[in-house]
Amino acid sequence: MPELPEVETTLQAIKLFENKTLSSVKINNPNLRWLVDKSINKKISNKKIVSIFRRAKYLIIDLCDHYLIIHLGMSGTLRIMNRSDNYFKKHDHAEFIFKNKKLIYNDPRRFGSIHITDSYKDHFLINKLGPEPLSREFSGKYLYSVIKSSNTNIKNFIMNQKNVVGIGNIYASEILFKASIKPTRVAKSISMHECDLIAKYSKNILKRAIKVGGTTLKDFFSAEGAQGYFKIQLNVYDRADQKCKKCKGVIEKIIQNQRATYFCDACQN
DNA sequence: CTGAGATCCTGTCTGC
DNA sequence: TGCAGACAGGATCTCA
Repeated sequence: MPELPEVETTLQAIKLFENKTLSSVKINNPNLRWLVDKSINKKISNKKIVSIFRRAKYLIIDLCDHYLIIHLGMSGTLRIMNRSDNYFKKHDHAEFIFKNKKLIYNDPRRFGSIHITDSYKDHFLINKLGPEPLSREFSGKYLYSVIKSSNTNIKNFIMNQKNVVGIGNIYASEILFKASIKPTRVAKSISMHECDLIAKYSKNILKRAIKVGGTTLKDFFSAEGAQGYFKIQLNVYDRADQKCKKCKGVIEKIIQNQRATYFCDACQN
């Protein structure tokens, strides 16, 4: 489901569990993308949460001597409930229970995962990730240095989490539209100036999306279930055959690496 | 090593 | 309305 802004929005909502003690963990269905460690409850129940943060699209919960890593996959959500609430939704696979509240992991497609580890930085999901798009490290200069040796198309390149994290299928199309770069271009043909544009608009678009509550998604809701979240204005994604907002062109939809790509053939070069 | 395609899974929407 | 088929926000894996 979520790209970086949606994960960031979820993070902000669940930060209220910082400095709280996790009473217990209940796994209703361990068959996620990876099997959930059977000893998870033993390892982290009655532990105090030191901090909660985000790396790429992963939420990381620091429990002092263990880290909980949560990925929402394509369809995962977290929601906060009162501990006494006893209604369930289909696909509520895990429950993190606190004194007064509980945090529920729901994921229909089960492409997400929950891991427990001693050292998150060494974890196989984390240790090969590229730079954060909103960090100083992610610049046109950095991009240009890694892009030169890549023969894949530029859209696939910026979605590859080894090159830069957090950019998913929606924002990849949006970023390339803003940068006026055709998504089918071979990565190594991208110029230094174009790398600057990609870096600039990645930051710009992701920041704006975070500001409005991080939702491009039809079924995305904040962990508090709060209303009033605005949809970010999409320029190309899901706008096939509609008018380009920049020029008089028409938005096209193509399939790249089995994913839908949207772009304007007239103003993206 | 790289890059392309298949794959995991359920829900929703479209067209016949 | 029923049902088959396409498609969906991710990312790993398998194979050439």
